[in-house]
Amino acid sequence: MALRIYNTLTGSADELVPGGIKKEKIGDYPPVTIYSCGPTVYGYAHIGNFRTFVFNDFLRRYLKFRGFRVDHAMNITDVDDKTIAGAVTESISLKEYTERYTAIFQEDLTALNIEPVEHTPKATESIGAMIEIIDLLVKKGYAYAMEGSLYFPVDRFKSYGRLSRLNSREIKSGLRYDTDEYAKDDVRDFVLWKAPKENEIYWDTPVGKGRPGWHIECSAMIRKIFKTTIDIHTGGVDLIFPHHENEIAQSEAAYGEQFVRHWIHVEHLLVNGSKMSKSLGNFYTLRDLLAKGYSARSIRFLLVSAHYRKQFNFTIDGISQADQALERFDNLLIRLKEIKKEGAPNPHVPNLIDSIFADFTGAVDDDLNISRGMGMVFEFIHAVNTMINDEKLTRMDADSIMLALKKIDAVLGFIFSEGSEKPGIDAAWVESMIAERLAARNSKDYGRADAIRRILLEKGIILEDTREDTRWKIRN
RNA sequence: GGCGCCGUACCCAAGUGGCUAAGGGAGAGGUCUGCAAAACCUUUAUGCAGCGGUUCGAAUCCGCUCGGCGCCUCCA
Repeated sequence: MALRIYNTLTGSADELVPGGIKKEKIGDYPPVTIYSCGPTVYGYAHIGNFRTFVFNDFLRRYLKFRGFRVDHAMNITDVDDKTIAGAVTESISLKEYTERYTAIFQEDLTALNIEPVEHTPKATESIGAMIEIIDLLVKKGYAYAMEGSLYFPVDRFKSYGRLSRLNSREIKSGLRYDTDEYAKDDVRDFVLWKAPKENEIYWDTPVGKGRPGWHIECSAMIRKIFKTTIDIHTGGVDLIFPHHENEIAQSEAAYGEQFVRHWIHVEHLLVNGSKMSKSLGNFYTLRDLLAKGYSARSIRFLLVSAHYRKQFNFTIDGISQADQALERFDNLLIRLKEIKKEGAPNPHVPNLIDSIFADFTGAVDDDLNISRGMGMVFEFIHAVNTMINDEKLTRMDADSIMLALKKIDAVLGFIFSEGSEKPGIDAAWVESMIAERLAARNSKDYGRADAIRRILLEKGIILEDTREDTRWKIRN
């Protein structure tokens, strides 16, 4: 079975064929080249932004799970109107400003268990690559100057609008564009290189003094890193037009070859039924939520679990539900670790493991249907729990199930939580309390036993008695 | 105004032509247990926004209606 993913360019779920030439085995393919539109580092990214970044991470992890190699780039936009304005507001240099928010962004990615990608180019460090493409566009007649800026003439690029399916840009009713107000020949034309403004950062280059237009950055970086047609380009749906449309126009006009084979767009995160965005002010940052006591792990679970092509309404209640669901994993892992039974492995376990891999892969191969895939994982958990109840698992079985879960978690990234030992809790003290409680129970002093349970609960520690002994865990 | 998406149980969410409509959360009953928890078992949509139509057969295809959202402008 092949991995199929919806391609915005073709409007259908296309098989992923890295390099564009079909091979017999996945291992024969060249690395999948992926470019993801990264953040503009002004202020804190919100979790709507992180939905896309978590998706990118899930995608690359799944590709690796399926045996592909990946070569993935994500840019950092560190010069544009917003970053310039932000630096002015905070009265610091642009570099200082963008470095601050880039560092914060990286911390958030780490908190969400997002893997580092192979390349993270910054706009300000890629000016040379931008000049190269702009120069080519000028030479080929795909650029015109006006008031010191360079623009791309959209009408010269015949397939413009193919990605967004906006053949001739429709004008919103009741809103008329006065073309005289635009310093361009056509309202659709976009800027490649912006003329310097008073007191603003600029670069003195062969194509003139100024700074990059928004779209040129991605085209230039893709060329610089990957040299030729890339396999996958990802981003939020709001980038389809005009950003990605313009990237295609520039790159294909300049280099005369296909820019990207497979366009993947992630739908919006909604809050109270409307798009979460900075301009609307209806957003949560990761830090807001962590400060309220929700875990990054639960947020990752929530963001991963929603299918990427569906708008997803973000709610606090949703995080709580995710929290509860994660406890099923935690409890299963605790139970698996406790299995001590020696002896030959249960012959049914390998079949069970084979089928979870087959079911999971079958589901996710279908346009990354992770919701169904996770349903399969929960069914697996259920089956394993039942076998534990019936004492049908040996130590070896438990280890092989644990290994299978680790492989699946290489994709999901939330089953095994790191740092389960929370700081501020003295394990030895907990153990001594448990011992005291055991003594109280043995002498049938249940009042004392229950008091100890309450004392620990106040510290967020939950006691659970099993047949052999008492285990403890930290309340989420 | 143009283009597109969505409406499945108390909540979240798969399923897009054919056995009894996945899965998670929450609730109820049960097993186990000094208590509690965990886990397991049972249970909660003759029903898939509404109305028509196509079909032997539709949540799934077509039409209309209602409701919600997105893009067309910086935006993940």
